[in-house]
Amino acid sequence: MGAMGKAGTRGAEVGAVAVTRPDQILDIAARQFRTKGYAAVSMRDIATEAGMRTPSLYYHFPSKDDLVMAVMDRGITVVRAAVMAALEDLPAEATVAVRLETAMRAHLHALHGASDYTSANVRIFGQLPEALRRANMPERRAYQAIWSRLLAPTCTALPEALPARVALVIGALNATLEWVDPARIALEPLAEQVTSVLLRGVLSEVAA
Amino acid sequence: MGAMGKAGTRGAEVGAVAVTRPDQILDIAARQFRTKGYAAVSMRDIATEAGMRTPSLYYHFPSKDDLVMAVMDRGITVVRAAVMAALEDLPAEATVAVRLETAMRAHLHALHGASDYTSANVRIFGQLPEALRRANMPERRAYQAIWSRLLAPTCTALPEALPARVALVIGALNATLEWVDPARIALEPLAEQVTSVLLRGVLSEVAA
DNA sequence: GTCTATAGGGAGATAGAC
DNA sequence: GTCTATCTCCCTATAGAC
Repeated sequence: MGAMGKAGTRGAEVGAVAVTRPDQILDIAARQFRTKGYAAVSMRDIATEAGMRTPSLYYHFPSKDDLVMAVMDRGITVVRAAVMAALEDLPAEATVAVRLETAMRAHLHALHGASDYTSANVRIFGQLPEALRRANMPERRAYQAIWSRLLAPTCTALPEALPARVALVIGALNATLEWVDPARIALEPLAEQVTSVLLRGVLSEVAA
Repeated sequence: MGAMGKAGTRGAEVGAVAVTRPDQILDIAARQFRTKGYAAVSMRDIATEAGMRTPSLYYHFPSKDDLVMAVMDRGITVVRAAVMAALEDLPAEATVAVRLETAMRAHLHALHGASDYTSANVRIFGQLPEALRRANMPERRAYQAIWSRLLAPTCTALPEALPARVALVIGALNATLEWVDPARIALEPLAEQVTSVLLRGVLSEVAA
C-alpha cells in the first residue's frame, strides 16, 4: 500500500484489502450482513470480530444506521464500477448482445463472491426500515440508469416498458442470491443459464 | 360461525374469510410480515391488531417461531394450490408455452394481491434464522417440483441445467415483489413484461 | 482510540388470577 | 380465552476514565 492521497482516499477498493480502521469495520459488517441478515447482526457482533468492545465502534461510526448505510451505498458503488469497467473494456463496436452479457456476468460476479458489500446490499435491502431504504435509492437509481441505457435498444417497440424490463433483469440477477443454494447449484452453470435465458428473452427485437 | 368439521378444517382457504381465531391471527400476521418484514413485527403488534394483549397470543400459538412457520408454510401451500388449479383448468392439449404462461400469471397473481401469505413468505424468507428457513424447505421443494415438470420440456438439450432454470424462473417472478415500486410500475404491464421475456428466453428449443 | 459501567427501551415468554 | 404483572435477555447508545 504505497503513497495515498489524503482527500477521499478509502482503503477498501474492489479487491483491495482494507487499510483504514473504518474500512476494516465495514468489511466485517458487510460480510456479517451478507450471511446473517440485518436484524441478526448486532453492533456487538461486529465489534467482537473487529477485536474491540461495542462502545469503541461508536468512535468510528455515530450509529448503526450510519454504519449500515455506508455498507449499502458502497455495495452499489462497487457493482456499478465493476459493470462500467467491464463495459469499457469492450471494443467500441461490441453488439448490444455482447454488452448485455458482459454486464450480466459482471453483476453476477460482484454478487457471488467478488463483493460482500454488493451481496449484503441485495440481501438486506428489503429488511431495512423504510427511511434507510430510501436513503439508498439515489445510488440504486444511478445504477439502474446503466441498465436503462443497455436495455433501451431491446425495448424500442414499447419504450414505456423499459422500467419494468430493467427491474426484471436486475431482479432476476439478484434473485440468484436468495434462491440458489450454493451447495446444490454451482455459479458458472447458473451464470450460463441466467445470461442465456435473459438474453434470448430480451433480444427478440434486436439483430444479433 | 356455523358448523365446522373437527379434523383439519381451517377457516382461511384461498380467498375466503378467516373464521377461526387462529386464522384471524394468521391473516393479521401475514399482512404485517408482508409489509414490515420479519424482525419489525413483534408479537405485541400482532396482538394489538387482533384486539388482544400479547400473552393472549400464546394461548393460540406457543411461540413466535410457530406462528411465523404457520404463515410461511401456508404461503407456499396457497400459491401451489393456485398454480395447480389454473393448470387443471387448461385443456389437456394445452402447449408447453400456454401451460408456462398460465403458471407464471397464477404465481404473479398470488404474489401481488391474492395472498398475503405468499407475499409474506417470499418477502421474509431471507430474513429468517436458518432453522426456520430450513423448516420451510419441504414445502418449497414440493412447489419447485411443479415448475420442474413444467420446465423440463424446455431443457431437454441440457437436463442438468433444469434446477438452475427452475430457480431462475421462480426467482425472477418473486423478484417483482422487491424491485417493483407499485407506485411506479403497474402490475399488468409488469406481468406482460415478465411472462413474455421469460417465455421467449426459455422456449428456444420448444416448438410453439 | 479503547475501555468499564450503565442507562433506557423493547423483545419473547411465563405465572397465575379471572 | 384473556387478562395484569413480571422475568429475563439483548439491543442501541452514552458518560466518562485512561
